[in-house]
Amino acid sequence: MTQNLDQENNNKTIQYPECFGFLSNKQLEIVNNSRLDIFYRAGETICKQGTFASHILFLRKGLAKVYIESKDKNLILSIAPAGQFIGLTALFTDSTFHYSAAAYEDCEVCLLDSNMMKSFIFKNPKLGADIIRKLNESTIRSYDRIFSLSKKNIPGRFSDLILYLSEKIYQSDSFSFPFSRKEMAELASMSIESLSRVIRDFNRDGSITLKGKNIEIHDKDKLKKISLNG
Amino acid sequence: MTQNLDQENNNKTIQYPECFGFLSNKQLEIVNNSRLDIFYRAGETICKQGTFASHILFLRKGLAKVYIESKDKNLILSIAPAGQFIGLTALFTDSTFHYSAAAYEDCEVCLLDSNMMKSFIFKNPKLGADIIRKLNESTIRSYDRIFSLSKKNIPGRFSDLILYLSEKIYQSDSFSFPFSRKEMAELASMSIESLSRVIRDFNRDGSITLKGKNIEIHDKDKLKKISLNG
DNA sequence: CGCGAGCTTGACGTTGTTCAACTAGAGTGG
DNA sequence: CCACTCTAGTTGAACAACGTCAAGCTCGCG
Repeated sequence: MTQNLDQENNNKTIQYPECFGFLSNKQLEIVNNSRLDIFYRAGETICKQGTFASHILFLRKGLAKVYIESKDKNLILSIAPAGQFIGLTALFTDSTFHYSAAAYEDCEVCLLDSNMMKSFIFKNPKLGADIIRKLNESTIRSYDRIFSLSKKNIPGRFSDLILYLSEKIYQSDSFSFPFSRKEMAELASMSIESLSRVIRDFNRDGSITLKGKNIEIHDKDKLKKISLNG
Repeated sequence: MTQNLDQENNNKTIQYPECFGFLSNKQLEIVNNSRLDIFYRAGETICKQGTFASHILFLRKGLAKVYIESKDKNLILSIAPAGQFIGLTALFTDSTFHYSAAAYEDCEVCLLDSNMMKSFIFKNPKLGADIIRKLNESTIRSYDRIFSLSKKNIPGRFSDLILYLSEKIYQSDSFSFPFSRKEMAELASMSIESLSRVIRDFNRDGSITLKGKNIEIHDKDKLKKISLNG
């Protein structure tokens, strides 16, 4: 049961966003008194695109997907591990969620009142600066994604996905993931069948061993090379 | 000379970012004393991906492209009209430019010291909030782009580009643009030949008239419909 | 043992790129 | 003013990449 082991590795609970270290004791008290902790089972919807974002979400535990819904097609924007905010794009814009989020695994989510967050940013520029940093980092990742999508073909996109999971989400060369082939395919923007074929090819040439929902990366340099030249 | 007329429309010079309205008189004085105004001719590079971002750029006049360079392939991230910041992603991250920018038309750029900007954000939370707003809006546009790239085929991507230019850049249904077919193709992430064909088709069915570097949109609803269903 | 969902595989069709030929227009020199 | 050239743009045909369809497989579960 590697899967359970790995999931336990990710099962640590994160009390607060690290940037709340910039808050005063009094502000932390406000957070403690007003915050709502909600538990979501795997598969449940955490927030819904287009609805009013009365709260910003902080993922204390679990793994979620952030995705855009449109008519028939869904686009998975990113995978949110514990410790990440969800819904920051609602801040100082139109106060709605610009994406939906759903739990991959059981999740513990801390709801932080949007107006409270705004007022903290006004009173506490360090917090604002840190949020700017977060937004910028996510923007930079978006740019990578745009590049990947528009310039790389299937092996390159698949490599990008594997490297992203390995480096950003699981911090390991060997991990188990909770998503189906369908969701993996969406993550790499390809059909389920193409995903299946690229997995087969990569298995064959020995750069990875991916069976079921477990993966071991054997030749990361090769993946990086494939990622580079498309 | 429609081209000249349209370019004159866009030729207004913007003194300061509107968010500098949040600065105190003293801070504005600091800006005035330290700022550098640089003039770039069409085609010149304004900032170079990977270099140290000692300054954040504010485009006071002209039109620029923001793009990512990689080995052989370039990706145009966005078109920056007068009034836009360039290089905000360097703030509170690794202080380097994450993209290059080049002038499409002659440009007037105001160089704002990064450390000054940071200190203003610390002292002036409203400025920080406004920058968060800007970053969020650009993030939302990135998401649209990712969706467009991963879910839409050529007519849809072309429609998206035309609508983007019409609504976000030129605010008109009839405008002239300074970029070549090659750059248009990059903007819509397709080959030059595919672009040529989709232009021919759209011209034929009457939804637009695009000749040379001038375009008139006749049936915006049709473009929106094509954009929607890919 | 049989069922069904998720996954895999091959055959085929569609979409879009590449290659190559061609055209139009702008600049150049005689 | 006319050939010449050069570049940007267009067009058609071949080809590659990828998605779709349909069939078969696997494995957990009743």
